[in-house]
This record gives sequence, structure tokens and C-alpha cells, in this order.
Amino acid sequence: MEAKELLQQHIAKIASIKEEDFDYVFSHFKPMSFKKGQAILSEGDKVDCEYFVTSGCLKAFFINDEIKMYILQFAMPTWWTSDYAALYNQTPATISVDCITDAEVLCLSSEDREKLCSEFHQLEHFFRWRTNRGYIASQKRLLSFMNNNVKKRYEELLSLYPQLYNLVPKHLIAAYLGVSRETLSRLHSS
Amino acid sequence: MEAKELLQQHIAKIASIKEEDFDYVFSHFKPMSFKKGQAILSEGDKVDCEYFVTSGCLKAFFINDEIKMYILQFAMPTWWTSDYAALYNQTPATISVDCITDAEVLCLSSEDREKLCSEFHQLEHFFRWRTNRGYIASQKRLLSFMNNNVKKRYEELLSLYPQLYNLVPKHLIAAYLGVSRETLSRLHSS
DNA sequence: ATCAGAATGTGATCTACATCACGTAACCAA
DNA sequence: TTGGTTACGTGATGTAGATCACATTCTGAT
Repeated sequence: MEAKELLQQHIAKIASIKEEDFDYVFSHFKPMSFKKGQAILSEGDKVDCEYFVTSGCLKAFFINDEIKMYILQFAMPTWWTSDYAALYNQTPATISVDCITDAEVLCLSSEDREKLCSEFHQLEHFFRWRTNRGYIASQKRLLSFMNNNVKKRYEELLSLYPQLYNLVPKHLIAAYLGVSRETLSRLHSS
Repeated sequence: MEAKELLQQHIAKIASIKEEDFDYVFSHFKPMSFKKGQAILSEGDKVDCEYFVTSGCLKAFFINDEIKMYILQFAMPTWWTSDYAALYNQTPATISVDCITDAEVLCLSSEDREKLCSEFHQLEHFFRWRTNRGYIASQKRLLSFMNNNVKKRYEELLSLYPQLYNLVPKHLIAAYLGVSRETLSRLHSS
């Protein structure tokens, strides 16, 4: 599917935007292509944009004392990602985003998002819905973290996103689960 | 401060609502009073409302196998709380909310919130902002969970909300940190 | 004022997971 | 094809925090 059509259908599930209005809205999104391994957003960068994934798979991650990586989010088509804290607070990025596979995204600047949200009530509605969904998912993940051991969290992740099993190397799954790659590996044999 | 004024100033920081419009908006909020220990929302309930705290302190929590409690959120004045997953998905509550101290809240039904959001673009803007803030805080807490040990998480919590130290019993702080009360207690001596 | 239940402290022991160490297999790039 | 890097598996050992057990202090209802 075309990137434009993908975005349109994604938004249309929640908000109704007239065809000609959507053309205008879409003109604010900048299509970008990246190769596997390429960085989209790096720690310390000024953050201006958020990204709507149209193909491929990204990861948004944090690296602590330059040693350990924690993955906040995998981003697949129709998912949005960025360092929202940095975007919102206008601070340098602490979260990085890069490509697990070749990927294409639509880039929307924060400025344009706010402009469009004020121009189109329905778009503001859409973004409220989207953030709400992210918030609920994040709460759920937090609870899972407190309540479940690694094995259960792993099973939960795979049942939610079965594609990840083949798409994403195991050590990245470990980094998402907040566990060492060794421990994750040992789960298979237990 | 009056509950009404508290809400008005809280919203005014983000959205501009005309005085007479705010009166109309406010008429949809139902003031409620609760005693310390009283339940506002219990697991299994149908969830219709979200709550804006105007005085006192609540907790939103999850109980797993009828043994262990995890606190998702403390809610103090100007904070909003509910079981948002249940509210959004129209499913029975899995999160409960009750009062750590005597408390007063303004109750807003989901239906009224959606109605008001569609009537007032600025209010939709406000709720987008609010959810966005919650999402960012939740992401941050998740990272802290993965990256920090109990001691650091405890210090982080107290530096963010010093009032909690005197207001909230230690075993509830432990339940927020996702740690046993014994371990939390031992932090003081180390 | 008194007493029961809740909150807190603290020792002894257990356990899930981390860390370190090493070996093997898979994947590219020249 | 080859050599180097990255991914993955697995043993040995260390450790943060859980669990159990019990003592002490605080608190709120009668």
C-alpha cells in the first residue's frame, strides 16, 4: 500500500477528514527512506519530528551508562515513534531511534502537528486517541513488568506481536524485556 | 481553593475556554466526597467515569493473585485517575481506586467527556495535552524500572513527590516501587 | 485508657536473574 | 572461499531482592 493511503486509512478509523483536507494535511508529512541499521534520531539530537512508519521496523531505545540498551518500543507500519519527552519539552534527545530493517517513514514536525491540530478539530481528536492508546499500552506494560517474570513477559510479547519472533534478533527482544540475552536464551530450554 | 476554580485554573494553563463556556463544561462534573479507605472504583465494576482530584490523595492499584498489590498511580489534587483501559475498551475494571486520605473528586463520565471534546475544540486540545503528559511520565517510569535498582527508584520518587513521604504509609510506597515492604524498609539502614 | 489490628523493623534463608567466560553457528563483505 | 563480526547457547558463580518468621511500635475505635 502507498504510504499516503496507509496514513489516510489509519486516521480514517478514528477521525473523518475530507479528501481535499487530507491532501493538505498529508503535504506536511515528509517521506523518508532508511537502510537497515541507520539512525533516525540519536541521543543528544534536537528533536523536531515524530515518525509514522509505513514500512519496515524501527526501535526506540535508551542506552544507560554507554553499556546497556533498553528498548522502549518496536515500531512497525502504522506505528508512531519519536522521543516524545524531548519533543514535548524541547530538550535534547535521550531516546534514540534506528532501523532494525530497511524502513520508510513519514516525518511530521511538532510545529506542523500543532498547526494541523488547531486547523482540524478532527485531527486533534485523532491525536488524542492515539496518545491515549499509547498511554494505556504503557501502563499495561508497566504492570506486566511489576507482576510477571521474564518468561511470562516474553510469552506476552510474542502473543501480542508474533512477527517479532522472526523479524527481530533475540538480544533486541531481551533489551525490550529488560533482561539479559543469556537469560532470554535459557528460557527456551526450560 | 474551590474545586471549580482548581479545575478552571488547571485547564486554563493549556486551553482557553470562555468563562460562560466553562460554567457549562463544569456542569458536567459531579463533585463527590470520600472518607479515608473508601473505594471509588473496584475491580470488576463497570467503569463510566474518570476522576479529577480536588483534595486528598488516592491510589490506583492492581491486585494480582489476590495477594500482591501494585500501585499504578498516586493521585493528588489536579491529578486525574481512573481505569483508562477499562473506560476506553468498555470492559470491567481490572484497576481499583481508593482513598489514602479523605478526598474530594470531580467525576466526569466518558460520554460527557467525549461530548464536551466535540463541542469545544480547546477542551479536546486540553485532553490531548493531559494524556500526552501521562504517556511521557509512564514511559519515564518504565525506563526507570528497567534501568534503576530499588534505592534509586525510591529516591527518584521522593525527589519528585516529597509530600508522599509523610502522607503515604511505607508499604504503599513499596507497592508503587514494585518491591517488598521489607526491602524498602532495609534501604534506610543501608 | 485500653486493646486489636495495622505499620514497621530486622534476621535467616531462598531464588530469579545478572555477570563472566567460553564455544559454536550464522551472516556479510572483500 | 575466507576471515571477521554478530548472534546465539550454555556452564559456573555472584547478588539484589523475595519470602518467612517474629518483635516492636503506632493508631484508631470503644
